[in-house]
Amino acid sequence: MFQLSKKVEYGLIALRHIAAGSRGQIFTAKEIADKYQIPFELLAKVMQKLCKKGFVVSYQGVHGGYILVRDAHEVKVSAIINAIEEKPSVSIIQCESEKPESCIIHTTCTIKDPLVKLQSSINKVFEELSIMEMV
Amino acid sequence: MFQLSKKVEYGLIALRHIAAGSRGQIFTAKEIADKYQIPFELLAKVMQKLCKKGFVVSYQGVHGGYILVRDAHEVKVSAIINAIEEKPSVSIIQCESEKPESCIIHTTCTIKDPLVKLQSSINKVFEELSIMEMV
DNA sequence: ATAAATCGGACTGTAGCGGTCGGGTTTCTA
DNA sequence: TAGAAACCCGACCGCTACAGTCCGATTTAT
Ligand code: SF4
Ligand code: SF4
Repeated sequence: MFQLSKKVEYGLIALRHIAAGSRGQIFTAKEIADKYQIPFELLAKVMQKLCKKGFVVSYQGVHGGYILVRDAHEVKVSAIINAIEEKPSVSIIQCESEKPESCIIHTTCTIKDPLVKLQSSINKVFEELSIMEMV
Repeated sequence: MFQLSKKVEYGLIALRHIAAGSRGQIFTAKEIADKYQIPFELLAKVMQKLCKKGFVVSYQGVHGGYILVRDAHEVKVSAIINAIEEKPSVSIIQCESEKPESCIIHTTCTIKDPLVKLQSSINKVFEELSIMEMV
């Protein structure tokens, strides 16, 4: 529990790699997968999602690949996580990430309030780290 | 991902409940389970673990139950989590919570160092909240 | 025409988690 | 002394989420 999913880690690695290149440089999923020994198919999926969420732009065809869209300084880890996992996944408690009623004891729960505060502290941590600070 | 396990939540609720009572007061797993609509069997397991880890003392027999051992101010959420989940589970990355080799790409990983720093920030958050602050 | 790349859905195997069950031990009390 | 009430402990089960794979389609440079 509490571990980043592999998808997220692969996404971070890939974005960091792209951010480390020269501005506007294009990278293919294959070369990144090879370099870091990441399963190619899986990384491809992640890149597609990052593309749909607007972190990278994709080019199809022979010399296709991905380039970074935004300034790497502005790309925060929290945004990447939430892009790859669909639900607001940096959430410590399910009554926040899903509907409150999803937890059978949400009416009698006494720990929700303190945990929500704790949550916001954690959010800050993830929002402070940008992809650029990882190169 | 990132969600506290139910066991941990139930443990927190139970400890908070005990801490809210008068000093040295004894509580049974059953009454706590009833009060918060927690599955009894599961809570029992959690309490047993908290007992073995020295957070509470158990008394068997008809009027048995659990009482708090330490001063509630000193019982931190991080300690509770690590007691209930055996592995150091407040860990964002598996190469820290388990052996480094457990991650197939640990030799080529470029995000480990920044994530470790992020990790220590998160640890602080969990170490700052004590059970007493939740009553 | 071919090859190299993205796209996208379907599929699978596994491990972890939430929850349950059954049987045991201890201790109070009627 | 019997029974009830509590803790103790291991085994078990069903489900879901996750990691990873596969296949086929589309785009585009050469
Ligand atoms: S137990 Fe409390 S905090 Fe956890 S999900 Fe349910 S309501 Fe939210
Ligand atoms: S990907 Fe990197 S950070 Fe994540 S577990 Fe493997 S080595 Fe650690």
